[in-house]
Amino acid sequence: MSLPRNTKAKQAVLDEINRSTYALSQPELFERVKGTCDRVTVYRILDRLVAENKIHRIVNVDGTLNYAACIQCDTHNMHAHDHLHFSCIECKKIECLSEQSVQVQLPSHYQIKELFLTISGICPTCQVD
Amino acid sequence: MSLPRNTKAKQAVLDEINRSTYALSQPELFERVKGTCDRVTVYRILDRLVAENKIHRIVNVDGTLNYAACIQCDTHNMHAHDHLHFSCIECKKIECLSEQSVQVQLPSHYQIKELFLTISGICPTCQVD
DNA sequence: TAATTAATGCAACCGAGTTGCGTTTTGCAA
DNA sequence: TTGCAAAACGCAACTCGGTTGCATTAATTA
Repeated sequence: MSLPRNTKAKQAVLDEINRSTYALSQPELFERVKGTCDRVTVYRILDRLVAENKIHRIVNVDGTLNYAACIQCDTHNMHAHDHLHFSCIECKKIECLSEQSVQVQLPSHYQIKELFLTISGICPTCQVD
Repeated sequence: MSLPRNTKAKQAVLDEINRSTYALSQPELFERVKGTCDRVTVYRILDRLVAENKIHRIVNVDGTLNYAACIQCDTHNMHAHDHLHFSCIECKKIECLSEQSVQVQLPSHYQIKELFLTISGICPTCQVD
């Protein structure tokens, strides 16, 4: 069992994710921590942070991976991933709608591991009226 | 306005999608229609079929794009995409759970365009007992 | 059957993510 | 405080899904 270490690069990435109000992709994150480390390192840091349950990974509707802070995870002592995500087709930002939990019931013999619930549309900020 | 044409390659791709019980990726489809056309053509055919509402595109939980037949779309005269998808972590297959529709209500000022609802886990076929 | 243009093949390209390996750095323990 | 094992890193090269440009082929329809 390998115990995780803290590095400035890892902290920088985590800070950016926690600071952001929406989920960030690896390219966006690399841009924001540029100079701190190599792009490959960002990938490896993200994998580790996900494994350590410090952040969670969201698949956007276009297939790109994004990373967001775990808001409820600390309090619940586990990952709470039964909430909706909203993906704006204008600004491309994806955010967690933590309040909205969804009830699903599957036919028998389906064993649920994780939920991926994303709604695409236009977010309040991008609404033109 | 360009009117679509029917080609053997297009028909071959559509046949494979309709024949399958689960959603297929471009690489899988290209493998199945191998010899019929180039791999780039498969991409273009898939784009066209989606645009013509003959198939629909599903983002898998790993970010890969998959294509499935539109089961309810003909009868409803439009795309019915408010149903769940199930993605098996064992066999990697993704299927539509057409019966299960989901009710979601967002905070105001969010304009919904499309729903992406996928559950990952183990499908009945892959259950070991 | 000829003309229009949608569809194709091919080659080159792009971008996200991965791998291998030698080097640096962290954290614990002597 | 220093030494050491291994976690973390940098760099280069690679993989793979998907895209683009352009010249050629083939489906429609008149």
